[in-house]
Order: sequence, then C-alpha cells, then structure tokens
Amino acid sequence: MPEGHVAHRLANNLSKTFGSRIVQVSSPQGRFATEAAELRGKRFCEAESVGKHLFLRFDAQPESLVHIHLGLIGSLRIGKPGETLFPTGNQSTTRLRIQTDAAIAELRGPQWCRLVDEDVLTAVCTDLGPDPLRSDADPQRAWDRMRKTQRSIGAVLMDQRVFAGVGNIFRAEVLFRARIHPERVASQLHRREFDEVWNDLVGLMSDALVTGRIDTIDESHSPTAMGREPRQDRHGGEVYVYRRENQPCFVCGRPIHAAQRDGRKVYWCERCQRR
DNA sequence: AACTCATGCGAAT
DNA sequence: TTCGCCTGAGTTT
Repeated sequence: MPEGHVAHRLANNLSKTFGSRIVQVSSPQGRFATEAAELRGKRFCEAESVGKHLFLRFDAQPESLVHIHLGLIGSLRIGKPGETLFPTGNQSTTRLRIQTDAAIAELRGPQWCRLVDEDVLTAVCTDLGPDPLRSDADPQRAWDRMRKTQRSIGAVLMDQRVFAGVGNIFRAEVLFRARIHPERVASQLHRREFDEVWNDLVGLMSDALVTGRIDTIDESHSPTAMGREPRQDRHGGEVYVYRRENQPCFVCGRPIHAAQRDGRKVYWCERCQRR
C-alpha cells in the first residue's frame, strides 16, 4: 500500500533486478493474461515512477509499456525464485508475475495494471503536480494552484494534481510537523509555511524512499527522549498522529483527533495545530 | 465465519 | 457524496 516513496522504491528495485534482461511474464490470476502473452520473452528495459504511478518499459518489436497503480490495497514484491513472496496469499490472486532464473516479482490487487502507449505516460505526467521525490519537481506549480482554491490544506495535500505522491500518512504528518491544522484554507498559507511544508515533504519522503518506512518523529520527541516504548504502525515506522486517534499527542499530551474527510480519515492535534 | 478497515482513485448518483 | 473495486490483516460474532 503505497504513497509515492513505494512506487519510487519499486521502480529502482525493478530496474536493478530486471533491467536489460529477458524476462518471463505471466498472469496466474488471469486478468492480465493476454497482455502477459504479448510481453513473453521480451527484454525488460527499465521501470519509471512519477507520483504513485509505476511504468515498466519492455524492449523490442514492438516496444511495450505497462502502467501500474497499486491503489489502496495493491502490493508488488520482489524476491528470489522459490521464495514465498506472499506467505498467506493464494497464487491465483497474482495479477502479474515477472521472472528470470535469478529473480521473481509478483503483483497483487493493483488498481491498474494495463498496457498503454507513450501518450498515457505523457498525460499522467502533465496531470500530476510536482513530485517531492523528483529532482525535476517545480514547487511553484503547487503554490500557484494553492493560491486560487477555497479548499482546505488537508484536502489539497491529497490532490495528486497539486502534490504528486503524497498520501494520507504524509498529509497527516507533514501538517502536524508544521503545526498547521488540516482545515486551514490552503490559499491562506503564508509562503514561508508552504516552503516549510514542501521542504519537509522532500525530506520525509526521501528518507522513506531510502528506508522503506515512514518515520516522522523528531529527535526531541523520540521514544528515548520522551521515556516511552518505541511503537511501529503497520507501515513500519513511527509517526506523530496518523492512526493515533484518542492516543496522547507526543508533544502536548492531549488526545489526537480524527475525522472523515472526502472518504479518508484525517488525524491531527487540536492543540498543537492552529487553524 | 463474518465483518471492518486500509499508504487510492474513478465512475455513478 | 457515495459506491465499487482489488486483497490481506485484524476484529468481532
């Protein structure tokens, strides 16, 4: 289950594992079987990521492009042949399998896994806002969009046309760290607050890209500094507010709030984050 | 065994 | 604004 760092990690890992190699492609689950047949025996060229989107490029007559989006529940794992990538899962749920003698990758439950042409990749890129994980990102585009919206900063951070790759965890955490209430109208942020949010996204997401987990707690509030037990959420990291409803804030001790907004749960500290 | 929820998104209402 | 989809983990019957 992915925010942008997962897509970028997968792209790096897939390129390293399968790059320039002839691969076997199949679809045990069947939904990608026709396409897998077209890809069989082709050379895996490289994987690219933008926001939460993943593109796999296959070489030679004709060139093929696979567009993958994991959605809420999809996952893609890479390992060695014979290794059990999904310990509890059923083989017949594997939408896409890529393998060589040395490695295997399996994809389950993706929102999208489809063959596309180059125009789709271009369209996806132009529709997305700047991606904090890409060095070519232009944060000014996000700022310009924020200036002319009536929506809350909490809603805007989840809008991929404004910030590509940001999801529910980074939204909650970056707003807590900047002490900004998620209901604050986005257009009323000061430029210095926007810069702080953007720079923090770059830092947090880059760390997550390296470690494969989301850790957002400052040294000064670390378990050691605060004399509490380290705690990890399912995503594997330690955070201030995400999924900590009713638990004490690590900074002020008051219970963390949560509410449903646009179909997703938002988490914040009413005392630490000012409206 | 059944039910709920989840790092998401687009179509239908 | 709600609904549907895809799968797995955790919780409740």
